[in-house]
Amino acid sequence: MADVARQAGVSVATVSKVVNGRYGVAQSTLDRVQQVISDLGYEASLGASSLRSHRTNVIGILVAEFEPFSTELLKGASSAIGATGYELLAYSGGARGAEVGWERRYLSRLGGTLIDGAIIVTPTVVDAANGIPVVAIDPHTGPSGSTPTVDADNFAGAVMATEHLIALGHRRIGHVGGRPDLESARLREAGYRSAMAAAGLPVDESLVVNGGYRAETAGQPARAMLTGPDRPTAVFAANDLSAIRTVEVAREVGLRVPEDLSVIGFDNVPESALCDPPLTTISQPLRDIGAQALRLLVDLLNEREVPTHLRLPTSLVERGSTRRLA
Amino acid sequence: MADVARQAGVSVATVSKVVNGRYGVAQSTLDRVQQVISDLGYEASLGASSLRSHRTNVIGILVAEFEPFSTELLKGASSAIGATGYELLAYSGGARGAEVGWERRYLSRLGGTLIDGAIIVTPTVVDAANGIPVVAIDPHTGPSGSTPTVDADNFAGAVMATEHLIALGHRRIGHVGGRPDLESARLREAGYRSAMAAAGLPVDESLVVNGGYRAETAGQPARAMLTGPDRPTAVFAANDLSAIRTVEVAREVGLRVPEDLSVIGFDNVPESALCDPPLTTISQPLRDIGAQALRLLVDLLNEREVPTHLRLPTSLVERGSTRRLA
DNA sequence: CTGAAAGCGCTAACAG
DNA sequence: CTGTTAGCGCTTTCAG
Repeated sequence: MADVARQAGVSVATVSKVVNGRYGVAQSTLDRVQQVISDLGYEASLGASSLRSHRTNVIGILVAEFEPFSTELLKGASSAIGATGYELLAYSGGARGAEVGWERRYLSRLGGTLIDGAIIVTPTVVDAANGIPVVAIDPHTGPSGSTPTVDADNFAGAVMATEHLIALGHRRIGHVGGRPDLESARLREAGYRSAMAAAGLPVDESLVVNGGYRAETAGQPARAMLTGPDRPTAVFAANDLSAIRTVEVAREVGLRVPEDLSVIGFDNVPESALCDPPLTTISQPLRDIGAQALRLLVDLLNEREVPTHLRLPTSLVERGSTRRLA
Repeated sequence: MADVARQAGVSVATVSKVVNGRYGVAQSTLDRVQQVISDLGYEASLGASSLRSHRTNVIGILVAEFEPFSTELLKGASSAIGATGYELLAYSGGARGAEVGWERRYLSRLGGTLIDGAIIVTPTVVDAANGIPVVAIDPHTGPSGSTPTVDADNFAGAVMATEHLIALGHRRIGHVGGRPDLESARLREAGYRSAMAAAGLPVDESLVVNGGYRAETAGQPARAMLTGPDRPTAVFAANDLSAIRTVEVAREVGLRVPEDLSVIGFDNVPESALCDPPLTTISQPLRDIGAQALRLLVDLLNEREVPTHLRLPTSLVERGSTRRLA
């Protein structure tokens, strides 16, 4: 900025006014400074300007990791940013995202200055006590407190998944659950149990295992379930990643999918359509969720009233991993 | 930080030393300060610290927009960040990403302070004259100058796509091109022409149109081609988005895909498998590209020697949108 | 209308 | 070992 000021023969203060479109600059000065700015390709440093002004027009999206789930949300938010005038800054702390409370750390790291507001994706805790407006997507504790929340209807989706398997004639239906400390996983298991009960089917507790939502953690429990004395004919996995892993395990133990075992997932991440066979799953409108969260946050930043909780519907996507019980 | 200092009974300078692990702090002081830090949940502001120290351990990924292409790269970079100790900051300027030279602006906005190095995705220009180390992915001008570049073999991929159609018996093969100002689009068209020539097939220039790489811009030219006097039996589209749009247009004008028209895309973004029919396409190893770019940048930051250009292979993915000419 | 000066939160000499 | 001081690049009073 000093360079610009020198070359335009003005002070940095004046350059700052031009850059920020403040009133009180003569037209001739304005033109001259703007010319120099474009000649030099000058752009204000986000770090420095935010430090002083506490307004950046940047919205942060804080994620533990860039994986299929969070990047779908990102696409949705990006498409909704349109003419809002905000820019998007997605942040992931690499290996540190594994630690509990990462969202609070990222928030204080970026929040004081760099970003005006934040969307936090599947945070473990949501204590709104951070200076800036925050919207949570699918928080682990469920919607609570004063932080607006966007999520999908996990319970209804799980009911839908289980009913689909039941409608195909399955009776022995297993469940590869998610992380039990997460609200979404609890709701999905509850939906499974509710649908089973509604159909008058008993739940064999040896067929309900903890898959931890990840491919690495789902393999062992899935194997145990599928090699047990009385294996299920169908499995509802709590998310697509563990469903895909379950299909792999089934194959490893000599079961064909869907001939010998039907598998249904949850989320409908793009990867679920790419595997073999393509996965039947429950679709969460991830892009919509991202877009809605962004709109909510923008409203919040404009000090408009916003709903405290948005719950979007899920739907069944039938592909090749489920079939009627022979 | 002032709060921490006060509560621990030390100066902010000492707190800074503790936070940054500098030598010269008594163990007792260190313990006390660290206790207060974790009590208060303090985390240094990225903006402020970077302003002063010019070292942040943050790598920036600069994209025009978060869409399927760039988010795949993001997943790759995220998976490669592992134990490097760096964090990832992906930046997109919303609507401003459409302007030419966006990458230079983002770079000066973030580069001076916030990020130690940057990966720029499909930049329009690559003038390495920005303070920080930069790696380019698929730059519009092709690899050039001193900026290390990672891309896929666009020419070979286009040859492969065209040969696939030829092998299926097609003779009248159209090409929905990308943006002619982009190197990748030029190479893909060149590959198409080369494969046609090698097979002794003439190129009907009315069958080579400019689709601009986007769904919105590809529709009209695709329609013109398909409703012309002597329509092609197969189309090679320069990327998946325009291929998908071409399939839609075909359907609108009464052509069935693949029965009446074969369509092949390029990129293999996840969306290409999700459409109906699933798209046959040329796969770019997008995640690999992202991961390699990150490794290159880390090497650069560690002042190691790096190759100036990494070209990754493409491959054919056969799905449902192409078939043998009846 | 313009510029001098103060200060955002932090780090880096340096002095004690 | 610890605190004082200066200043990163910018914005913001406020006086000229």
